[in-house]
Amino acid sequence: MPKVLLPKAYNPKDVEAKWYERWERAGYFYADADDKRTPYCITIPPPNVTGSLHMGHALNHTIHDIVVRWQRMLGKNVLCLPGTDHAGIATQVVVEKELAKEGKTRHQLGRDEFLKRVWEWKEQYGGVILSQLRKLGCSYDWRRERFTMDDNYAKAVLMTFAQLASEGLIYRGHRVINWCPRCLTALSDLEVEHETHPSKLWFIRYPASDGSYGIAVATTRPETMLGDTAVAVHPSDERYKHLIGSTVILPLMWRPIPIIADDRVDPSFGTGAVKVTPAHDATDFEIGERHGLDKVMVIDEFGRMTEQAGKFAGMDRYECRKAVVEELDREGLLIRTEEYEVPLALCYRCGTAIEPLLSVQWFVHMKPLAEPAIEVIRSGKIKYVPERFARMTIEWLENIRDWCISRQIWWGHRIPVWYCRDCNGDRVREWHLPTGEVRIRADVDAEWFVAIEPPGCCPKCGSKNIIQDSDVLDTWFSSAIWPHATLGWPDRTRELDVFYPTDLMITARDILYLWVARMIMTGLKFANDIPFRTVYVHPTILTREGKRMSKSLGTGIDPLDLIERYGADALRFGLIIQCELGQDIRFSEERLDMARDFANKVWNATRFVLMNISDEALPQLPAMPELKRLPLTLPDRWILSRLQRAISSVNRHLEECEFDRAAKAVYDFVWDEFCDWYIEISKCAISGADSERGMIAKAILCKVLDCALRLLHPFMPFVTEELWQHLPHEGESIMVSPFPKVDEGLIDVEAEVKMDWLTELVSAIRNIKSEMGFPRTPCDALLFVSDESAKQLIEDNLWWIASLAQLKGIEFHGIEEARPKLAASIALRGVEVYVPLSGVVDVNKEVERVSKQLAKVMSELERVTHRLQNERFLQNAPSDVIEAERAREANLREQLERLKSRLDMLKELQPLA
RNA sequence: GGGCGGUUAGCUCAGUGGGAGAGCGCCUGCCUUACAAGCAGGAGGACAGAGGUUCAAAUCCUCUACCGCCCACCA
Repeated sequence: MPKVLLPKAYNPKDVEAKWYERWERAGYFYADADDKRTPYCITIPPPNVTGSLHMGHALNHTIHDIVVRWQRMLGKNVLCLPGTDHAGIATQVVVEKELAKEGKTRHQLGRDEFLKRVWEWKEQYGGVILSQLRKLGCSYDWRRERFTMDDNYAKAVLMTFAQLASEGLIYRGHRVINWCPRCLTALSDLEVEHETHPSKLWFIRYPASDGSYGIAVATTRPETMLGDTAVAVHPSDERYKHLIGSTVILPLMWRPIPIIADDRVDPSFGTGAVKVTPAHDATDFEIGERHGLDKVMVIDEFGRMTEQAGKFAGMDRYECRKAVVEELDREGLLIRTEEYEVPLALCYRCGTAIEPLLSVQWFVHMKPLAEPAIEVIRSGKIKYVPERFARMTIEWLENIRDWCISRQIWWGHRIPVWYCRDCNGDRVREWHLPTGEVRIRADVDAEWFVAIEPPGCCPKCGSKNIIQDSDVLDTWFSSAIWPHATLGWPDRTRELDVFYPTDLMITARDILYLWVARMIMTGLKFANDIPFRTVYVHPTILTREGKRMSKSLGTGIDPLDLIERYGADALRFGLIIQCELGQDIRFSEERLDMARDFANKVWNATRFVLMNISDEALPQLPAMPELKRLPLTLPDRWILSRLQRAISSVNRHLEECEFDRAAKAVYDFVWDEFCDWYIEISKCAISGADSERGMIAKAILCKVLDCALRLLHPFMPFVTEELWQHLPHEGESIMVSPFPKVDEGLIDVEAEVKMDWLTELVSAIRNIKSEMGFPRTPCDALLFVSDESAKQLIEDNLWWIASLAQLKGIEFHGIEEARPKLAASIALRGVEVYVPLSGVVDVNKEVERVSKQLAKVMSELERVTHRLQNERFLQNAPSDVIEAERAREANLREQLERLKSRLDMLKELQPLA
């Protein structure tokens, strides 16, 4: 092998782009539906086409790629299918802003022209995030990239709508929905965010029609009173019972409205009487339905007061609020105001206050879809990790409400519904907005028909005078079919046969209902099976202060910046090591330092190995299972055994989605065991006289490192590939090499126990030397051993112990022999070490050190003794625990005796010092 | 209002019935030919508070406080 000199420090920039390109070119990311190996499939949560990578994505896709690389190395036929979401409102807003720079509005362009612009924008700028995922190292099948507006996908969306409609699961409803006055569209309940906002509670008197006091109501939205059509009280409220059925006069509008009784009213809130505005409040709407009340719209789609608002017509809703309150005050009908925190509903896209508005919208009847979904979650057919999210989802599904799926925007899947104008007369009208936009307004009882391709005429009367609904579908309606639609549904494809149901859904918590639950419902309905077997809900990344990361608040961190500074491997590893099950992450950049240091550690461990094997012909390396037939030393047996433990631990944790633990297991093995001990010991073997021992050490260094790199590869793909390529290896890339499997035959408990004892011995000697201020040079030591086997073990391993503990000239003595006086000492189970003090070192210091140990041992002994004197402990504790306590007591007692006599001895010397 | 998390070393977090741990930071000594992004050694914690269960509690139960999240039609 040619001598290869790696640079002293790892530089991610030298390798990341290079390897990513080679992997992709080699086709390692691609899955083949005809591949006969066990399939493994994940469809990624499609990011918004307008999106760019944030920390949440970085974590989400680090997890994706770890799982995918791991599964691929396990020998499965792995498909990870990427793509983007057309993100209706978000994308439309982005393109409108672009237009605004040219001084244009989308209305000036018109619908078709605008949509052309959106597509142009998408082709040019969309999906930046996918290239950012490549920088992270994501090994996805880019040939299969999908977009929720692709032709095939769009067809699947419309088919879904058509089928639901044909089964009567889609209907048009006239009810109060969430309306965003800025986006000018309806929103579903899940697209609304709730906040509280300091405001007031206004108490208003509605005088009785007979001139008496009437009734007082409390409201947070006085402007809506203009549309009141009743006042409601609780039927059993004694205060108001006599008023039920009477009439009050609605102030400012001066029209009579009834006082009605309804259970919905909470007698303890405000005055116990509530004004009812059926057109502008969902609860009031229901009350109105029950009591046959008129629904008076006083606020329009723009948030302005309508003609129905009388003299307030044309005012903005907030302006009107002020005016109404002033007027009430002048009329003497404003009783008082209280400071009050009002719950506020906001548009999740633009933050504008939602206006509950009465309108005709499209809804999906959810109950029939939810029931099978509840069943598969409850039965465990779909598993949630952590499990508590299953309970939460079931609860949400059990209380599910119908889904408003129509949106009054342009960018999206246009609802495949047509109206015949001849059949409908003026039940179908054009609504001309001041912007110039024309929308179709069809009454709730208008006749409609579904047509996926533009129909030539009305199927009923044959008229060509037909018109398509102007609304588009909720973006989440199209993403709800993502797993099966991306695999080819509604066509019966090979992909669907092989890869559906998919294996894992890796997602953030905030789209559990918005997206995940809906995929389960549509998957069961249309693909006849669950969409995925397991839902893994990963943590949310918070700032160090525990606040949400947000671009607008300036608390976000750019993952690309972190890749630039630390490298992709370090970002991945630093994130994953913080990724505990069910526990949010307060992001700490120190973990990236840790990860970067680790990458460098692995780099240098490999440099060490390469330096030692490059200048000579290493004999043919035996395969891992054959290694144990060689004359192995104790450290050889130990590191092979510890490697098996690490392999087992990594695999087990990955299976359980305990990614942090899996990463930690590799980290600890590589750093604490392989580097800190085995490499150091191997130096002794290599430079020693025994050439066979050195040769075996080199072989083991190679084998163990190779395994460690493969174990680490899913976490740190780039650096492991680069290093693996420099080592002797089989195959063309580490990413298609087999993931390490445990070889039970290499687990060696005896070697582990012995090495534990010896490393403890070495550490104890180092402690003495460091604490006592010995020079770093090797010194003499006297070892008093309790038995022959202990002595033998130390002697057999002296070849490395001496070096690691910096000792020369070791004398063995029996445990009964006299100890030297002027020496520093330490006692372990079965051995006492004495390091003679030269004149330079301070005896007082040793007294101090021994006293400290003594104190520690004494307090511990006290606890143990106390426990062993406790009758009830002896009666109730399991015997192995008692046994262990007894052994511990004996050990501590022995140590105590030695430390005491040691201290006495030193104190005699003290005057000399 | 309902539900779910969390509170352990200066910081970020492991540890879920029997001897308090990691990384970073801090202190001491080392440029030991893999690595100063390193090596060796060390200091540092009444495990949020109160009660209970148990021979034994950071760990199980109850309550309280504080922080965070989700759901909900108290105007």
